[in-house]
Amino acid sequence: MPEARDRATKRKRLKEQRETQILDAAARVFARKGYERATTREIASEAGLSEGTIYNYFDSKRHLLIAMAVRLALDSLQELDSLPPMEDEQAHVTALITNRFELLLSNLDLVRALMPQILVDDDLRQEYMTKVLSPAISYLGEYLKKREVAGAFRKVKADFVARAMIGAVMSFGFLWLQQPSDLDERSRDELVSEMVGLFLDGLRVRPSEQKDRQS
Amino acid sequence: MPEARDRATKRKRLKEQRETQILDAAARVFARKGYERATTREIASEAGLSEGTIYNYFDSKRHLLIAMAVRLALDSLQELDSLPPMEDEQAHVTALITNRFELLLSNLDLVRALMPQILVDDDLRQEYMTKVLSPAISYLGEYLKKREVAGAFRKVKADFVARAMIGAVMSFGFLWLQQPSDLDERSRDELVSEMVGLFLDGLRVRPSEQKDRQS
Amino acid sequence: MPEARDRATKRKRLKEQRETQILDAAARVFARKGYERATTREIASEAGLSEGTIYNYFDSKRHLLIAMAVRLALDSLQELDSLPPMEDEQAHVTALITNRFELLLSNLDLVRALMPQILVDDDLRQEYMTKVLSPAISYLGEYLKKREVAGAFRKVKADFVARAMIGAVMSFGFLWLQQPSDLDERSRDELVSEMVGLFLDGLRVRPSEQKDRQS
Amino acid sequence: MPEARDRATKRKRLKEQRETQILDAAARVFARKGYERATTREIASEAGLSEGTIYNYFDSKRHLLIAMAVRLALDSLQELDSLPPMEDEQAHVTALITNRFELLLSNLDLVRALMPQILVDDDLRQEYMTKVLSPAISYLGEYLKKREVAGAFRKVKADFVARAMIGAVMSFGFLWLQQPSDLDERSRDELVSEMVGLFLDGLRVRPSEQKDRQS
DNA sequence: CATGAATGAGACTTCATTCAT
DNA sequence: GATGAATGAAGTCTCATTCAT
Repeated sequence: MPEARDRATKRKRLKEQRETQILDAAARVFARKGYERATTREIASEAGLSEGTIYNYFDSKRHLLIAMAVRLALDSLQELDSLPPMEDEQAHVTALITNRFELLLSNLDLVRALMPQILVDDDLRQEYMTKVLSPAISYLGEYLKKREVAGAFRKVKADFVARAMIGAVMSFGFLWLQQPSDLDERSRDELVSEMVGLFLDGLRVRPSEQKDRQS
Repeated sequence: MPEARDRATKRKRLKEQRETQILDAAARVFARKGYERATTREIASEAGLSEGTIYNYFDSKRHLLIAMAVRLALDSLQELDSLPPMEDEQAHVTALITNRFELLLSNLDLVRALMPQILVDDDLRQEYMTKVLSPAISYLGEYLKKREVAGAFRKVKADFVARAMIGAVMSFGFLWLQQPSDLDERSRDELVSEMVGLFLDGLRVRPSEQKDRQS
Repeated sequence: MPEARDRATKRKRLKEQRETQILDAAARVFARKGYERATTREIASEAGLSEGTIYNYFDSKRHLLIAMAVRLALDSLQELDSLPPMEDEQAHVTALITNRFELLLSNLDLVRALMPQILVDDDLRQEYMTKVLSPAISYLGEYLKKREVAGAFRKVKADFVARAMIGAVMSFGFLWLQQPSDLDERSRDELVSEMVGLFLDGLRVRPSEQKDRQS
Repeated sequence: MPEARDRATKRKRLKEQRETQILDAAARVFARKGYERATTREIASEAGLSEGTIYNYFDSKRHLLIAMAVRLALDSLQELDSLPPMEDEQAHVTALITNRFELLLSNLDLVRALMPQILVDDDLRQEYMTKVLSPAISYLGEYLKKREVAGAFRKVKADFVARAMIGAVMSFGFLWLQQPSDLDERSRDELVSEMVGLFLDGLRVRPSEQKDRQS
């Protein structure tokens, strides 16, 4: 019965398409209005569907948000494996930060929709912490420890420092949330390299460099 | 008529007391439920007053939030002048970070009440940006530039780096928001010194230190 | 064209079968949830069909209920003719009551589905009154009058008494509606004979019997 | 502080008055439309209040119904003690039936509102059974047993017969539900006496009477 | 000044019904 | 004939705000 299978496949595809359509619309409206002040009516109209249809695909307004958290979690875990070798700290950290910035920028609507509610909704925060934030912190913490053992990095409290680094990166997201990315390619690179410099070498002028200057 | 003045003073004091009473209650309820899901009824009951009374002191529920932003702004500007001399970078940055942490921890309810709504409410965010965040970034940026000129710090994009540092510090606030301060005095000091180390010296082992190690 | 007729017959049978299938499912769901809280979706799933299909056989959800009333009406009129001779009042009334109890018990789902809505839906009640209740009352009223004329029964307001008797019988249905028939064969017989005794002889001890007792 | 007490009393009275006002309106609307098809909007308008106000006094639409059940339960228990002596069976049973008829007629809206939903709502039915129906059946059953022991009534299954009698009486309520009480005082008396006759003496002509007739 | 009863707009969600496939 | 996705009207309930007492 290839026909039957065809129909089933088609139906499934249609379903996924609708879900995406609704989720995209919801992300935009949530991003504009915030979760609470967004109305299902506006989401429906943004999606070009009727309100009832939304409820054929999602159980409740809140489930729209949860689905977004899942989406973001999936996106956040990709590509962490195809990074430059960790022996080259400069390249590795640069890639890491770039990758996080890209995650942020390419999911800006999603993040803007999610973030405020994460601060308020316990379950949602749980989801975000375990699926998005904790993995990132873990990865970075492990990396710090390995490079320390290899003698490349100083001895630090890896979890504190990892959190601080991620917080620093994400705080730019906080800024972008409000001024939609007036950041061109070039200045983003500058930003990344500045951050890498900060994290790897700190602010203080090194004694050797000091000598160079003084001479 | 000293009597009249007394009465006026008394009245004013009473008014301020009521406002504080209401604002404290509101901060707690907003912190628990989030702005949208908090009800004026619950705030009134938390304050031990009736709903009507709230409206004798504040124009609307939203004005409660705005008043909180003002409160936080006032707090945030205090004591930035009584810092250790900037020539001692270690001490100065340590004091800076400690000061921000303390601001965060002593206003946790306020921050928790405010933060989600700042991401969503444009006016409120404006207020927060100009009164709280920008001053901090400006101060830090200026400091970085001065120390660079003095030859103590490397040449960096001061505004980028300032933002990153503040983001790093505040990201711990984000954590504390959900696990009310299980952070004892001692580990907070550790945290601060770890951050200072990160910002001043970076992660990379310095050549001189490397030699020490190798020997 | 016998073929054509065959096909037509077959089609008709299929149609009736589908209608029964749907009506049975609807009766069960209505019995469980009540008419208003039953959904066409649940009825469809209970019938193993899709929602759309229901509307190929019935005009609306409400028509399902009407069809049930018709079914009940048809059932209720059967067998009233094959009763024992009315000269034997004991046997006749026993048969009458037994017959009503059986109607009730064998249509319990139907009755449970119908009854609440009959109290609320005017058209439906009309249907029920004219097709089910009134015939029963009429029959019983006629019977009472005939036996009165024959000198077997006292002179009573036949319509009042008929209603009361039917109400008494049906009130047990009301009980069974909620405790699905924990009534075994034996106690049902007892119940019937108790009712017959009540209606024929009343509660009061007869003077003759009194004498028997006293002696 | 008599003033304060006054105000509290006044407020309480106002509250009770509002509750009655709302409950009366709800009873009428439920009686007209049935519970499910009645809307809170219509109830509010019938009560001359806004929808919101209803929810200041009752938690939900369903709680309106529950409050009605409570009202009916309270009414139903009154006056059962001030009946004629049970030695005079004729008078006692007459008073009993009259009392039930009056309960029915004076709460017709309430009953009409409640009855359909009782068949459908499990909790509500529980309430009705324990608070209204069971006490009545118990009382009547006890009475039958006592009179049997006293030699006035035949030996019957008291619970069966009690239920049947109550069912018979209530079935008239069922009729009245739809044709609002076209029953004048006089025919109600007739009805009662007919019922009393049926229950006490049954239908069958008594041998002694038969003789009278024949003679 | 404080109170809290009343308001009414508006939100989320359900579900009978239709119709293209 | 069967399907089930889409519809959209309608309903219950919440809550910030007002105002008479």
